[in-house]
Amino acid sequence: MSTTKKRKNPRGRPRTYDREVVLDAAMQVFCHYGYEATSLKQLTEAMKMTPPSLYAAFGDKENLFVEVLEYYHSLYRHKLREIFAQNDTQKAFQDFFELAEAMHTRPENTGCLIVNSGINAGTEHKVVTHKIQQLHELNEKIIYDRLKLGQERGHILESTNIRALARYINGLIQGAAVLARGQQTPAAVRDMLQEAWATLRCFDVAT
Amino acid sequence: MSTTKKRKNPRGRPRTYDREVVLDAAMQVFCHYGYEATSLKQLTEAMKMTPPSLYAAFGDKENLFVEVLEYYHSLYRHKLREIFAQNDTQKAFQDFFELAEAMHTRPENTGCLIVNSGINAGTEHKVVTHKIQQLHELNEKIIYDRLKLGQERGHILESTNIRALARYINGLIQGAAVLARGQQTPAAVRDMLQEAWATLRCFDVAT
DNA sequence: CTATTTATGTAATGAACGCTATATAATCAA
DNA sequence: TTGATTATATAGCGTTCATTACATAAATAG
Repeated sequence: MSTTKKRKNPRGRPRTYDREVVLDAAMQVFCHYGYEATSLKQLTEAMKMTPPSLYAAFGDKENLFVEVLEYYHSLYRHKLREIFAQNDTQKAFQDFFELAEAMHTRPENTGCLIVNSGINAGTEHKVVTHKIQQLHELNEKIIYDRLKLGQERGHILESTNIRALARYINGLIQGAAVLARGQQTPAAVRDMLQEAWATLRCFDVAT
Repeated sequence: MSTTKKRKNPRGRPRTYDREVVLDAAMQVFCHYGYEATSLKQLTEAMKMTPPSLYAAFGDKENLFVEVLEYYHSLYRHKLREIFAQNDTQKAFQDFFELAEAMHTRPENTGCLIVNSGINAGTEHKVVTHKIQQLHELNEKIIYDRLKLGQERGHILESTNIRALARYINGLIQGAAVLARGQQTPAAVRDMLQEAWATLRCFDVAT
């Protein structure tokens, strides 16, 4: 057990930044410009750190990006956990679709980091590729687990193939992100997601 | 009318490359690495052109990418035109879904250029942003037009909101591209698209 | 206080980037 | 053959890239 304990009073000069704050700043830059197109200059300015501090804290650009991906997804999972915690399965997924809609139509939201900045970061960066693959699978799993629970509770038709359904829902959300990124109108994204929601027939169990 | 006529015997030294061949080569590189991550060195090597020839022919990297986007989408439209030409509307869309599946599961196919390489090219390149926006809208329109035709022929329920349906189908395909790019298994992509196809209820008119 | 440890700030590194100046080669018009 | 025109080839332009040496500052431990 290599428990990485945090000392209350570490030896040297204390850092002047908060790790979460600078990760958040980096996330926004990466999300806007993409992995490749984001320069260290942009990052150091947004994070208000000098290059040596950045490299001491995160290793290099690639590793920083991986940590940003993890941070982003942990924020996303936190919201999802609340939504999926409610008993009503149909309401849970309705809220989930609404979250997706909000993420990709409201101007103050920057869309999905993984789609926006990750889609091409991978090809030559194995660590990034692997992380993105992981997050996609995790996303599918979270959806699957909630569907499974709903099915066990009798909220979802027994006949439903929930594995395929989870993959479908997961893919849908990625598609909405692409449309939003491709400058499609909020109405187009809304239409797409609402149409998807309307065609979902798995909840026709007892209504 | 400035009709750009092609002279049979142009004045100067003849070019040694075929425009379509080099566009195809550039397309593959852009599709694999993305716009930002593709270097001029990679392009000149793949296209077998020296930098001055490339710049004389295409202007600059940004404009080359726009022409590659147009070339890619014209190839895609050509396949789509054949598929959508058949009378049976349901069969047309089934083939369309199968085309999408093939594009994102077969290893010899490189996926969707617009999603793969375009998603982040835009933010700082207005011309590229605009072109990608255009192609997304065109894609939606092509799907819409075929749905409209099907509805007029009585193949699709009168009650169907075909505008929303077109946006939904268009978004779906983009989502499949993201999954494929995110190293998801072909089975996951297949599941997603087949589930989407299975839940489509608009064809329940006379079967 | 001194030594040790850790973080910061300045400035610069070699490499790669997109792009082009210049010279040469190959065609047509006269 | 000469001149005009267009494409190719070499070589290198200035800039920016991610990254790091080096010196300094700020904390704790003894």
